[in-house]
Amino acid sequence: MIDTPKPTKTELAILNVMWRISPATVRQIHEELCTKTRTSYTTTLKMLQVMFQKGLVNRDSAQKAHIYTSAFSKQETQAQIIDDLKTRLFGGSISSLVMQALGSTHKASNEEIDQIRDFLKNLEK
Amino acid sequence: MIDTPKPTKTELAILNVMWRISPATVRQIHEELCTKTRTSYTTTLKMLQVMFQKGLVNRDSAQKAHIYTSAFSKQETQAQIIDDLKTRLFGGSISSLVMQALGSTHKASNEEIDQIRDFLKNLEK
DNA sequence: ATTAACCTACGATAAAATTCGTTAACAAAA
DNA sequence: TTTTGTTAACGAATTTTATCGTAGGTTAAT
Repeated sequence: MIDTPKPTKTELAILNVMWRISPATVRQIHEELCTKTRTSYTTTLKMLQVMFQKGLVNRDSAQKAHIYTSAFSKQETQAQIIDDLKTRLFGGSISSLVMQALGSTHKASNEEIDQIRDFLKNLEK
Repeated sequence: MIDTPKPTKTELAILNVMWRISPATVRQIHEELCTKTRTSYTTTLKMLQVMFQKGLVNRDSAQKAHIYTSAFSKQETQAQIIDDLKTRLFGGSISSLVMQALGSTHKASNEEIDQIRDFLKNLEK
């Protein structure tokens, strides 16, 4: 929890794939990634190697084709990035962030609003 | 609204100063910035020049010491970045983002929760 | 055994972001 | 007038991020 490195834009794209299909090989991750962004296999490979260096992903190199897993869950990463955003852009106020997120620009549906209201109910207990 | 360039980490630090004290000269911005991060005057100047190029700030060069103002309000920028985060990390779901923000990690106070509940009330109308 | 398919590793390159020294212009003070 | 201080501009160097070609190795097919 202390020191979760913040993924870059491209790293995040890869993590989004991994949260769906990992553990996975580079090939598998790359196939999924290609459906969204055109990129070469070696780029994906290199990214994963760098991410491994950073501790963003784990890998099992027992087999020829290494198996990668994300080191942090989607939730952990979401929490970490929200927290960073909170301090850097919202003066440390989470309610300010939430209200901006609920503002007119983003158009939360009534359904979503109800969902949040329920969530608040549980939170106060 | 279409094409608001996303500020980088350092640019955001500068914008945070400007939202407080702009319109301001480079000197003034730099003084404020220095209280937080140690950096040289020419770095601040260069950053502002680059940001001007990108359209992130406006400037009035009528006087010797140019006067800079941020091109986008804090709210606009907050909205833009939240929106980006929503699509890139929360599958486009704003409620998912909000609930993560309200989660245990961030510890919204009861006061903040009430504030948000009021906000929701007004939103549904 | 030769070829083809697939893998990692490595390093070169490019692009973007950041830092800062040097220069030249100008104005105010000595 | 000479010096001192303040400024913008420019470009160089650095760091971070991203892309990809090439090389070398292993396995499977021909």
